Amino acid sequence: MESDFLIPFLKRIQVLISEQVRLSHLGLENVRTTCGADVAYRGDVGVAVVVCKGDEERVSTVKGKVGFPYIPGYLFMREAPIIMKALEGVRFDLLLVDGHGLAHPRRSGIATVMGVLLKVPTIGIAKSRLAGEVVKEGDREYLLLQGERVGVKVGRYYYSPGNLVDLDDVLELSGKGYPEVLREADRLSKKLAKESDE
DNA sequence: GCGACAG
DNA sequence: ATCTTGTCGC
Repeated sequence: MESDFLIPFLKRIQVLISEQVRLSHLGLENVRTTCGADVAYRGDVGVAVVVCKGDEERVSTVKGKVGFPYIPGYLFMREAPIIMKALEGVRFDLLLVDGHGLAHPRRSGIATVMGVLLKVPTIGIAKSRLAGEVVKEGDREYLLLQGERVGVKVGRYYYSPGNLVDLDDVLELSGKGYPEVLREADRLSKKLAKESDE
């Protein structure tokens, strides 16, 4: 499909990024504004939507041709560019991304990549598993990767730290149900993608 | 080689 | 993710 040198190259970028992650405690009580980002498609045209709630409420949208295919493990190459464009000028304390954070083969999911590149707190929330094993511990299910807890599964969703947050922040967020900002970003992006050619 | 595989 | 109607079930 792709060249034989692109994937190895991207792998190195991911390893480098994962080494820059800081798992510090954010404390959701200090979060004034939370944003959720998602992307919907119409062929090769993507529509990125960022929905923010809290002190600063706003919606940002960017539509454009996406020049990279979806390759498991490399989602950031397809969606991070257009999402980051939609984030320009947007202020927030926490960014929620549709996809994984540390729960990735190289601890470098899209939430982690964006968190490190933008130097902002991020948490990844995915609808299915990519890496790690689900292990029950008491009343909850954790995602274990290389013997380390890299996330938690609540209902059909997987939550994992992206950057500048810790597992406690993720556990607290996961206990509040699927984030409204993500639900709205998902709904609006799909709506705009569908209308983009009708 | 075989199975797995975010959106 | 997207292509797609109705239908089974809580």
